[in-house]
Amino acid sequence: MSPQSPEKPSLDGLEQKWGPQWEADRIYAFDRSKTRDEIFAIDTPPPTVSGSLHMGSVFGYAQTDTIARQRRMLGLELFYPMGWDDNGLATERRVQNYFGVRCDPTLPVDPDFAPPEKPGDREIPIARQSFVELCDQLVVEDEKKFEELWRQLGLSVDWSMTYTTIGTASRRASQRAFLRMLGRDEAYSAEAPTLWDVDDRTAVAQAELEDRDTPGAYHALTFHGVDGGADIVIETTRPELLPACVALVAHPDDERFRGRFGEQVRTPLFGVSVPVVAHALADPDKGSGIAMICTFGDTSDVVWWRELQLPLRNILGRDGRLLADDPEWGSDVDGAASGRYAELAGKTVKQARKRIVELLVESGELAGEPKPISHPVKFYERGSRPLEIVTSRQWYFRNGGRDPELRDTFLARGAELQWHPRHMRQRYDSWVDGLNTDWLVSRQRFFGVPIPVWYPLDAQGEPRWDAPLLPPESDLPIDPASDLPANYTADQRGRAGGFMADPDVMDTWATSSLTPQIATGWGDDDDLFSRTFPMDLRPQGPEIIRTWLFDTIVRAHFEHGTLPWRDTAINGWVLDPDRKKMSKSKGNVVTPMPLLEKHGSDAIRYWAASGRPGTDTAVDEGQMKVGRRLSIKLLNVSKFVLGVMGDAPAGAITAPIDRSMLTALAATVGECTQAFAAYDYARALERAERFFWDFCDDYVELVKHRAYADADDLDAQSARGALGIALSVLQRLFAPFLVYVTEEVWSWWQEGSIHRAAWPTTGELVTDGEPLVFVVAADVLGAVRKAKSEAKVSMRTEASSVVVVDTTARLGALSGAVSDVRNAGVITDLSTTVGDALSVAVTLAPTPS
RNA sequence: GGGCGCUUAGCUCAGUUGGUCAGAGCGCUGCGCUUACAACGCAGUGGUCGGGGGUUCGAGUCCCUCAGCGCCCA
Repeated sequence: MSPQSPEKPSLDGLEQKWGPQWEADRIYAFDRSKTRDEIFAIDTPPPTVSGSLHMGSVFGYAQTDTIARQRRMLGLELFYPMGWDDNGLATERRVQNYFGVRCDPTLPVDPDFAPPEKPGDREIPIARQSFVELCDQLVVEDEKKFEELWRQLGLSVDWSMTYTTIGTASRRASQRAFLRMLGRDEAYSAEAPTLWDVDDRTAVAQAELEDRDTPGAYHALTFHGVDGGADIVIETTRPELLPACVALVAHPDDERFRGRFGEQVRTPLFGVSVPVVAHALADPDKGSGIAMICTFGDTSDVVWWRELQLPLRNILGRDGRLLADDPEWGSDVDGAASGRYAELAGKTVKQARKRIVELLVESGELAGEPKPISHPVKFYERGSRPLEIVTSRQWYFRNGGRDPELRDTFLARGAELQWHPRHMRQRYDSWVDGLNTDWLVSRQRFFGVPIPVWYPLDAQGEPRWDAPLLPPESDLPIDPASDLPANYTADQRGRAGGFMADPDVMDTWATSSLTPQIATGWGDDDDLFSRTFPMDLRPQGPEIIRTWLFDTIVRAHFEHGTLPWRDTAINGWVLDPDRKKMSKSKGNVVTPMPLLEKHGSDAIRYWAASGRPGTDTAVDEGQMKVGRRLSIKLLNVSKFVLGVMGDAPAGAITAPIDRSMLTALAATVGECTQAFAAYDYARALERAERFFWDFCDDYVELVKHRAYADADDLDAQSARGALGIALSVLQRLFAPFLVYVTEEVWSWWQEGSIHRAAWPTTGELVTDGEPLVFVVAADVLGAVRKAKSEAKVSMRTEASSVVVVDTTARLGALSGAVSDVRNAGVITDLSTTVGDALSVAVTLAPTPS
């Protein structure tokens, strides 16, 4: 085909021109007739659908896409679907804020309900079904916007394979995996103390915790000795939990309390008798060295309670308020306890603390003033109030948190996975090492995958937790709240002798940890599954190694006995332009669309691909401008080369400098290929770019004159041949990065999409050229330019005489390019002298003034 | 408290296995409209490679130590 380049090439409009074209030509469509070894399968992280994507997502996804595109050009068939993580609390919160509503599952459905135009001051309580409908409605809109952004960014995913984590296939897979784990005893339910978010009213898992330094105060409380024992003063930051106190605890080696272990003391205000016990977890340096154990103030309390087999004295409800009814006080109360407690019942933790401190002051049992401190307190990572601990029935998946052998198994799985960069594995190991509970997967929420079980109710109407009723896999997905267990009728729901549904949904991670299975059609499409699972690559951010990556390994290990993928590529953080970590709370989040519009998609991709694997990178418009400039340069040099080539014949590549340049390019191709194989897209880009500028600045300038010569001139044919090959290779080297501009320049002279063209190989180049020819010619040309620049004259100024001093070898190389150098430097007389190192003496012709 | 990563030109960063490795881009300065490119090109300026010690013929590159920054875990 005869080259056709536009008169004035431009980057404007390339996204609108090529995006639809790719879609129409199905350039990125997955061909499912391929076999496993011909396929490269990427487990793309489904972004959380909660309003907007930020530059961090753009960064990581663009990097992954460069790898995907390079693999595709290598001839692999890409299995590269996109998913949306729309199930879960993030969506519920967005719906609450967006519509100004709140889910109240006790309400009946109002068929006339319509959400307000604008959220009002007070959230409107609505039925569960209406709430879920709003969730379904909003995520569809959000997902549309997300897809638009990804398309504009030029991600080469096959959009026909998109899945969502709340979708039917996901619910089916999630419930099927749950039932199978239950059958293998990898899932279980238990009544246990659980970290609890009082605002969202749901249990939370270890992976969702974060410690925050929080102001508090030590309150010194006086406990009274009995049978003549001395008083003991303890210090606590949570005096409101005094009614839940079940013991005092000190370190077994602590001399101060050694004699008191086993003794009983009476609590202040309530007069409840509790023992003094010893446990190594008690810190002698904290407070007064002795602490009260309450059920439950923190996770230490849970450990003490369990290991020392203490009684349960619950006072905290799921709403974060003190329970209406008295706890079990034990046997020997003086009668005051109940009366005191009545005053506190129903108060929030904060209110109760205030009141109990007042009471302690009145009774004289508060020793001294409270001492303000700052200490780490556990929060739900999305929460605003400290977590409490309540006792409740929850579902767990085993993950090694309570089983050292299983933990070792998962450490071994982590070692089996190929990490890029390698050191990211440390984060996995330290997380698995630090696990101390199984994975809590049930959530007392609404928009999620329901736990697919029912429980029979006994004659008293009490559920039989140990004998859940299970649906057959062929019925999945089910909603136990509306579907029926086998052999029961609808009117038996909630009745003694009947059944009840498990009220909970699964945590989002319990479903999104199955994305390799969901995307590959596990259980639904055996043929697809056999061609794509286990997958090749999991790209993702560093912050979700402990959750998503680990959880996914757990699920694949249990269900398939394999890793879910062979490699993982962990991207870095995106920092704001001032190199601060971006976060919504700081308000320094940069939104991508304006930058995409301003600099163009290729420029944004260039910026992202400049960030090395696993390395934190700042949003840098300067870098985006560099990418844009590179794109423009590619347009211009393509136009030039194609213009020179025209319809003139390109012949055998014989000129030494032409062979030299192509040999250097072959080395670059080798480096780029190797870098990509190691998932180092950034190095590949850097190497290609470095060669490209040398090519433009030096090679093209050097051979320009020769290439314009007559059609039948053999030297001209050599130059045109080399230019054509180099251009083709360079366009393809940049194709994974600058997806729009490379497609544009490719279309000027080639058939088909560059994104389905073959990745360049050294085999199509020249590898036996003399590398020095191009190098020395460029050095001499540079020296001449420098002389002209220093003389402040135009580059067209004639150099009447140039004397090059250099080594024999380098001068020998130069002899193969003398006429090109003379033409490019406008040199009349070029002579050489052998010497130790390069020096160039330039005599300029007088400039006419 | 433990672990990991980082500290190279004013700024952002490259520097595989120790031997032209002291680099690139941006910025800044100068020159230039040359048959691809003036929202551009060419050229120049610029650093005792965080401090100290050690191994070596030779160390941004390996070891030790100190300091600062970031992240993860407790």
